[in-house]
Amino acid sequence: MTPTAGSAQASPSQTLSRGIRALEILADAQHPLTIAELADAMGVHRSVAYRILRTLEDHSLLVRDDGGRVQPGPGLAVLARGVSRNLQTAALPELTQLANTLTMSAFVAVWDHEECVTLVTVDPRHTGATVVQHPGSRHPISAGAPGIAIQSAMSEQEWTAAAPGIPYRAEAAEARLRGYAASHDEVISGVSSLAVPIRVPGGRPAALAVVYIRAAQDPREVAAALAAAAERIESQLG
Amino acid sequence: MTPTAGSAQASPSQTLSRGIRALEILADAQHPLTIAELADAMGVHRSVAYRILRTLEDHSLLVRDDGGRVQPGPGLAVLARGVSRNLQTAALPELTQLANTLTMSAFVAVWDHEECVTLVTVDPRHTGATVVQHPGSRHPISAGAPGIAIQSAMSEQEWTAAAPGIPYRAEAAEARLRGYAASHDEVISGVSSLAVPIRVPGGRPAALAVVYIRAAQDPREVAAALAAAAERIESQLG
DNA sequence: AATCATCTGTTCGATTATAGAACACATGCC
DNA sequence: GGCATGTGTTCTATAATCGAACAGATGATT
Repeated sequence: MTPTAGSAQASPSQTLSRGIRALEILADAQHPLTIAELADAMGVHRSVAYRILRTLEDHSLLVRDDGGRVQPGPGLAVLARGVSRNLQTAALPELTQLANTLTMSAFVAVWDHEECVTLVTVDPRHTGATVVQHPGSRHPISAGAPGIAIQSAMSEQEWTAAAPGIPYRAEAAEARLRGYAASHDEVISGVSSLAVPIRVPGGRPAALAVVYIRAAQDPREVAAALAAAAERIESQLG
Repeated sequence: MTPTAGSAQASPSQTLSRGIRALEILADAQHPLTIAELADAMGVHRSVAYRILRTLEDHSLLVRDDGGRVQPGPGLAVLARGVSRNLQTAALPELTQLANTLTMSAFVAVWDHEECVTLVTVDPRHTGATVVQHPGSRHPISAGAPGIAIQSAMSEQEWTAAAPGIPYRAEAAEARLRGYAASHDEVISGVSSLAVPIRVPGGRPAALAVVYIRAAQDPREVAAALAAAAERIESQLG
């Protein structure tokens, strides 16, 4: 019997892994699920899902609506607050400064397996129809300027050693020489992005980036502002 | 401390409960922890903590820095994104409107056991020294206008039935008649708050609130704006 | 109105995942 | 060199977990 179908990684702790999968399924679901639906999505017996569910409910990681359906709970917000709390305090002022002076949405995203996870975001003040990138949103590491910037912090050898199976983008070498990465229409159609690598607590490669519809400034100037902000954030993080 | 100490609720699933406790400890810790420290805080053997830790690491719920120390990971941000994603889209515009017209920080907080958990926040545009209330932050349900507003949505009987052991504040009855709750210096010294009850997805009682240092407007006008915004948010949520 | 269908919640014995000790290895300090 | 600290691995008895079977609740169907 295969504990986890699909990816062949056997987690050391089965029960815990199942509980986390339940949370992942709930987070991906756009609407509350019945216990039976959740159990089916997890591929386990209903009673197993039920016991796991109760435990998660005890910790407020999920809540149940009137119909008994299940959805993510406020405890997750509490746990997520611990993610780079230092980063928030250090990066928020700089992100606000960037967003307002450039009139672009600014954010920090970190590398996570095959994806890029946004952690902190700031939208510009005069928010007409600006691009919003909420914390917790993801996109493939292979797409977009942040991913290229993260790759550009390593050589091709380091990358293939750290991320076997994920191809090293040619733009990364270019970005390394130039100092910043750029992308157009990669993650969201019609949206462009500029990014520079940044080191954040935890040691995971990350990127500081802005997104925009139409560029009003010279990309080199924008990149210079990004690089300066990244340096200030890093120095404040120690 | 043993899991059964303090609150006498034995979680149905031990391993999962321990894993969550590990995350809670990490979220509360202000700095990365060694595995030994984490095991000590959890009250379990190091090898147990190690196995749990590895599983959490597989799901990116925690990451380890160069020294092997442990801290919350980006996966938590991904999971937390699922918490009231609908609420975000419905409430953010209204919160922004409130924050900018009133020049106060606006937020939505939900009732969770003995606490009030902030989920969505918006700071006013002209952010001089405004009060920031980040998502995921908590305060006791017994303190502050949001807690009073949540209590004011129920009668005293309903409250004592739903929250045995937590006293029903006299201000709640008053707030119920008046339509809004107010507090001064309760959660943060020097900070006042106004709040109205609001119903959010998941069925948990919640509050829509603003915080401020000095009031420039009549509290009744502010409360009216809050009530109108709450109604619009609720109607958009369906 | 009665029946059926669907889902939640509980109980219990067999099984198996887990607990925790003991050990091997790496690193920094005296 | 030796000691201290901490990480990572292996192994077996134990106890937590699995999953079936059952009971109760709720709502749809004929």
